[in-house]
Parts: sequence; C-alpha cells; structure tokens
Amino acid sequence: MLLMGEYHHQIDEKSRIRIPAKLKDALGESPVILKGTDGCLFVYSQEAMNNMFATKFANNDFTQADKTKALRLLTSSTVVTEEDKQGRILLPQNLIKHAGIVKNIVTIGAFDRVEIWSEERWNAYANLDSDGYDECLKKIASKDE
Amino acid sequence: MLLMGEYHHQIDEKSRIRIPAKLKDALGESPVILKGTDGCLFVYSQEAMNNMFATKFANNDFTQADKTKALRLLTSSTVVTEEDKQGRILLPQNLIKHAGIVKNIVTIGAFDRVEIWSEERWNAYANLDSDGYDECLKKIASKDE
DNA sequence: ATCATAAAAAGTGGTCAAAAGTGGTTGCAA
DNA sequence: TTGCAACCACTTTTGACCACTTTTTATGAT
Repeated sequence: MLLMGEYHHQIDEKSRIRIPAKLKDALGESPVILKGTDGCLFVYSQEAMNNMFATKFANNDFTQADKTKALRLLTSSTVVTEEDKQGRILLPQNLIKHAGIVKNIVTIGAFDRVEIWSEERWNAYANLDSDGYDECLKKIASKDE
Repeated sequence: MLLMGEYHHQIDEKSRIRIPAKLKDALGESPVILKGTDGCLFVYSQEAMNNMFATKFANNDFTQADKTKALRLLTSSTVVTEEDKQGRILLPQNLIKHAGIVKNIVTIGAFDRVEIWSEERWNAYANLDSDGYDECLKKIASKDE
C-alpha cells in the first residue's frame, strides 16, 4: 500500500495525536513510532518494523560494539503505539522533543511509512519555491544510475 | 517480546529504582540485573538470561581462559531482583558503582533486555544532541550486506 | 447541480485509578 | 548499637477512560 498525502493536525495538551484515518488504515494494528531523520518521526507498520529488526539484529550480540550501539539507539527511540478509545496515540516526551513539536503538526504519507513533523520544520524543509522543487526532482533523476 | 522505549527516572536516597511498568510487564517474574557493556546495567528476564548464557557459553570449557574469565565476571555480578511492596528494586552498591549512577537514570528497552544508564553516560554515549542518530540510521540502512 | 441528512472522523475537557515519587518507622543482622 | 533493608503511609503525576461537541465526508433526494 502506497502511503501519501499531507495532513495538518494539532497535538493536544496531554501530548496525544491522531493519525489521519486514511493513513491509519494502511498501517494496520499497533504501528510503531520512532525517531526519524531530519528531525521528524517515522511511523511504520508492525510488520515492516519486525522485518527490519529481524534482519538487522537477528542475533543480538553485545560483543559487537557497533551493532550494539545501533540497536540501543534504535530500540530506545521506538515505541509501539496504543490507541485510546477515541483513536488517539500518546506521544512520549522524548519523541516530541526529537521532532520539536509544540502544537501544530504535519502528517505525511511517505511511500512505505508515515512521517510526523512539526509544522515549522516541515515548512522550512519542504516549502520550496518552484525552482527549488524542480531542482530537487532533477537530482533524483540524475542519480538514477 | 521486543523491548523498546526510553524512560527517565531517579534513584532514591536508599538506592532503590523502579522499572517502568511497560518494560516490567515484558520482563516477567524476578528478572536479573548484571553489569553490562559500556558502563550500563543489563536487565534480563530469567528466560532471556538462560538463552544468553546458553548461546554464549554453549560449550563451557574451563581450559579456555578468556571465556572462563568472562563467564566468571558475568555470573558473579548477577543478582536476582526482588521488588518491595511498592514495586521498587534495591540496587546493590557494586552495580551502582559500575554504572556510575548518582541520581538521574535512563532506562531503555534494548531488544531482548532492558538497560539502565546514568543519565550523563547515556547522553554522552547516544550523542543525542548532534546528528549522531541520523548517522546511525544511515548506517543501518546501508549495511544491508 | 444543490441541499439535506447521516455517518465517520476529529477535537475538547473532566474524572479517576494506576504508576511513580517521597519520607518516616521498625526490626533484624552484622 | 548501628546501619541497612523491608515496611508503611502518603502525595504527586500520569495516562486511560468517558461524555460530549464540532467538523468533515459520504450519500441520496429534490
């Protein structure tokens, strides 16, 4: 399922957010949220996450320093979401901080995952003038092979 | 059960700590604590501990000096936790010292175990202020091998 | 088309119980 | 008899739940 679209929401006083219904359907039961790149949050389905962990950390061997560090950073910044009866998710403080979320958030579909941004950061990151957008796409094209 | 998440706590004046409820559930009855790598503490469920020893020391041969020493160090530092009526665990002094714990601690889920860090050490290790995390994600993604 | 209506999704605030945090007291064992 | 660990009483905080309103989306009739 290809995830796409851009949705604007707010986090409430109790640090709860809502995943837009259209994205939520595609994510399945209890997706996971983790710190993402460029100061956003990634939301993956359980399935995608399990695959990732299973392949990367099949045998958790603490004698390998590199692997152990990656494991620690990744697992410590990941949480399994739990919806309350109103369909909202409680967002942990460390993730809120990572994403620089204050009030307004932007939720986007990003191919195989959902991303959660603070509105300010998303605007700074994505609000390109038309030239910038063209430039960005050209880079993708030239890097194809 | 995959352990994950990051929780911030404090050790009290009487050297007692609390394992966050969500991690505690997954650890089962009477988990064990031992000295971990990089100056943290490992917390394993009884079951995971047995697995760990079984895989690492499958053929425990006392003619192999290195392996024997590792085994001695690991087992000698291991204690079985006992909760008091308030759900806290008394942390032995040698473990507190090993982890450099003063007041603030960070508890993380790390795949098949829980780890307890002094906050200072965790911050230094994880390098969360800089883009250490982005680097880590990139490494994981690229290490497809 | 436009409007009416229903249904789903999203937003808001209050309440309460579990979890977490704090300090004092007691009893046992070095 | 002193230190420490287990116990007890209590406060604070947090997160899950409930009741309700508003907004959006979908659908069907005029």
